Amino acid sequence: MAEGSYKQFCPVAMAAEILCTRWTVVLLRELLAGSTRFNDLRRGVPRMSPALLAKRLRELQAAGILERLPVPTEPDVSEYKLTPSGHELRTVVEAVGNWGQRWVETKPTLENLDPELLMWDMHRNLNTDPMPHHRSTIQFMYRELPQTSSNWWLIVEPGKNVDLCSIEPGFDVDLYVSTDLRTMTEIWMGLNTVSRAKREDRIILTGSRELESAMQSWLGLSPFAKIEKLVS
Amino acid sequence: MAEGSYKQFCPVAMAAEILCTRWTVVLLRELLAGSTRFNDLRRGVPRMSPALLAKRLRELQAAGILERLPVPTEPDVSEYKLTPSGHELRTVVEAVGNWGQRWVETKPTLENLDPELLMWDMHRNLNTDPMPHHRSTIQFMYRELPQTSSNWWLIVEPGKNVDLCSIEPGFDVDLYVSTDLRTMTEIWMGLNTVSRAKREDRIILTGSRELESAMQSWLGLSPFAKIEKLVS
DNA sequence: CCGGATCCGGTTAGATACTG
DNA sequence: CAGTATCTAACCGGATCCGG
Repeated sequence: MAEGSYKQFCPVAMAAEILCTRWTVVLLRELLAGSTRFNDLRRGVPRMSPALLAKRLRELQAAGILERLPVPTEPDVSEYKLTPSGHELRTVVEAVGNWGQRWVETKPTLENLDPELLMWDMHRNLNTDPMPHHRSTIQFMYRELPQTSSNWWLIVEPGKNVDLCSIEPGFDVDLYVSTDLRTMTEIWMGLNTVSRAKREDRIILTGSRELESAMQSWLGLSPFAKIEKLVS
Repeated sequence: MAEGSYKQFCPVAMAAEILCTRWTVVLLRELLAGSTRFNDLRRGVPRMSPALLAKRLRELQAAGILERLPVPTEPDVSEYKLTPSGHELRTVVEAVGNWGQRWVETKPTLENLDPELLMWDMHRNLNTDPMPHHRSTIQFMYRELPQTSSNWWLIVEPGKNVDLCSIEPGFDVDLYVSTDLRTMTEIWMGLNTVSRAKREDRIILTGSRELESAMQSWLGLSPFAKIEKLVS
């Protein structure tokens, strides 16, 4: 830890030595969102190399921010869990995200579209309360994308975790969502709404009327969607 | 900006691209504390190379966080001033500092003692209200340090900025503070108090009784001194 | 499949010196 | 005062490979 030190006793500097290295805050966001296993974390930070991910996880353990716990029932599997100190970093990550939503321009943001990341976030934040009390399957179709990444399925069973598939799950589809990745990302980020996108024919919903009319409410948005944007 | 991108539309990632590079948060702390000129900023981040400082200042301008304004009355002098977007980063820097004060161990922190940084912070946060209504000169003596950095003077004139000198200013000294750098830093950080250090003979005050008895109140502490520490 | 380790080329940062 | 220039060391990205 003597390496890379700012050599300042100020708490901002001491914390920044740990937190403000490449990928660390993005990784913490993924841990705070609930991912615990190495390959789940990789899905949340897909452009981070596994070597650097492993290094950061070791550093965060050394800093007392997370613990590595072997899973007794599954050999060779470990879970990375935040300590109390790590959970308190939520205030830091939220402050960073709130500022980003308010002040980072949308144009560069929307140059970083990624269907897997979007679907991964959506499946985690989906709100099952306003949905039917039986299993629902929703198919998303991003028709401008190559076949390998254009079709996604969310399988929602009340009381269970939402499942995300990128290959046909075999169930009947209750609602088809046909749109483009940019529009869906804008809605997720709170920069657009389902109803406005429908009016402008940027999104087409086919199937269950019940699921269609409630989409804006069961679609969990980004945790920062409610923050007012102050720049273009 | 395409370089070094995390390629994530998430506001946390977009903001982290700008904020979570080396020295940036520490530099923002210094800007938020009020420094505006290149060499004042250097005093607040003394271990940062001027080349990197200049580069970061350019990046922060490009991100809309600060503006460079030439001073009309003084040629060849510019001031770096935070924009509204930059001022809102106070929440981020405070969140980082609060977490650091609570969760970073004191031992590594107190290995980064620096008399110039401490005096620079103290002179900026000093509270003149409980001081006499005439000019006061206070001499700090860190006797374990080499001569070049052991003696410091604060010159306080009501209604004016506090001056910091590292060479004898020529005024009569109203209060002598004889201590060691670690003790003074602990007091500044809220880990110790003037009265406890006096009882333990780690600080000796000589001169004006009025200045001596009010020291804990005119001595402005670190903005994070009030945050409860949760680790050793 | 899960959880990494290894290697190599490119980028970034630190140290010091220097300039208008 | 306000920065550049230059050289070296550390860090990072991307690909591949490995052991259970």
